[in-house]
Amino acid sequence: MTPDPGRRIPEATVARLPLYYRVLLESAEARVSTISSDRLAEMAGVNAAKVRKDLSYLGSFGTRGVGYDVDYLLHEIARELGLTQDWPCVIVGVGNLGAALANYRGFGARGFRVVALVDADPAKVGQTVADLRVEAFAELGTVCARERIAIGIIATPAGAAQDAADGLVGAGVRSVLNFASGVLSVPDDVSVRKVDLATELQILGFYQLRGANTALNTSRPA
Amino acid sequence: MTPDPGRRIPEATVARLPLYYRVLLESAEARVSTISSDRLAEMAGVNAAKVRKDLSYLGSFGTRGVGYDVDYLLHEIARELGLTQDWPCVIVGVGNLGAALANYRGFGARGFRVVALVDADPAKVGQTVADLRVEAFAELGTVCARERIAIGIIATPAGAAQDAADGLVGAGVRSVLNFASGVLSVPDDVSVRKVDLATELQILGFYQLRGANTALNTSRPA
DNA sequence: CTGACTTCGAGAAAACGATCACAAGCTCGG
DNA sequence: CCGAGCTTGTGATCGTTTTCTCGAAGTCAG
Repeated sequence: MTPDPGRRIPEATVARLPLYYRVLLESAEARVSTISSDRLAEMAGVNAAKVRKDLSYLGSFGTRGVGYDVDYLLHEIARELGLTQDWPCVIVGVGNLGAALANYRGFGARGFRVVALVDADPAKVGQTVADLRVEAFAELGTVCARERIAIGIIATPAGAAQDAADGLVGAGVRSVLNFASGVLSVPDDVSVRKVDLATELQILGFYQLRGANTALNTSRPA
Repeated sequence: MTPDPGRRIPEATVARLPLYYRVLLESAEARVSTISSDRLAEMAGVNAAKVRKDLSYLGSFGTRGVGYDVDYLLHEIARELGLTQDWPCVIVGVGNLGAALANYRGFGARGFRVVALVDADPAKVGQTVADLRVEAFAELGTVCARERIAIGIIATPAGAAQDAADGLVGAGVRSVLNFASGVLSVPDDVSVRKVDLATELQILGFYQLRGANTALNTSRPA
């Protein structure tokens, strides 16, 4: 047992931390200073025991008989998720989706800022989208180094996604968010998360055929 | 319609079916007529035992010593996911994201067609986006009935998401794909899947802080 | 037809995650 | 200071998912 230093947090818990964070933000804005696991669970749409178990992986932040201090908990979760830091992002592929992502407000909400755009289409290079100049895909390495890119966002057509991923990995990027369909192959030390519209719709299709219901959560581990 | 008698398919498996479907489509296009669980697993980025277990929930479609017939398997998965049917979708909220989704090709890939757009902003109503006329949010009920909407896609700001959901549910829609952040509350018989950029980035942030890696899959049950 | 080889299907075990249940620890009124 | 009333933190339990393993069932060369 490694109680403190090697504190391993289960994937399922990590996937829920952003949810708790959002709920706590709402509470903080409503001038709530203390919140119970019960209330937090209700607002997050999960079960209270799960909330307590999840938070206990971060440490013992609650006060028995009282609940959790909202501000303190916010701070702790933010620290755990790295929201206290700045993560410069690059979007690869400035089509419909890429442009929409670049313009998306509340995106850079906490620490995540889109600082560069890259596209393989020479016609797009030089254009300005969301106050950023689109640069050539060939410059990806240079751009990543210059901007100290931490996260690459792939918004290319499916066919170009692997090239995009290879470029990012080659440029030293170790976290990738992939909006293109299809599977990316990357080295073991690179994290990839996939967001796929078609997949989600197909899952809905399955449950629509049956009578059942799905959970409210899409933040699944893998 | 009776989906099938006792066969219950685990959520985790359902979430992977779209992945297998895509991989099989690629194989079919490459004129591959038969595929082993090993090869399929490699292409999908999962483990072979998992592939076999998953497919076994659908039935015994493989041939020992040979593998699976690509076309047959495609057909069976398509049937299970309801891809053989037509699912008319409405997008609620035609901002940056909503418009990008409406224009997204390969979206309506198999059976999922965006047939209506709705927005609460009077200035947007009447505009044409992706060959569709934007209609008033107040007309949502009428629109859903007229177009026999099966799936509602919420692309509104966070503050309007619950209203959008209520409107959809009130109009009889039982499957919702939510791009807005925050938790939706809906009746038990309604399926909701959430796609949240901020959540995904925050999860990447967590693993970036540590040295670890995440799985390639984002299609998590709940 | 036979034997070597391949691959599926499924039972069993292991890992993981969700939930239960309750002792421990806190606050507050009197 | 004490006892009643909350709420956390966590060991125990249960269900789900993943992985392991191997017999069964097929192909194919000769």
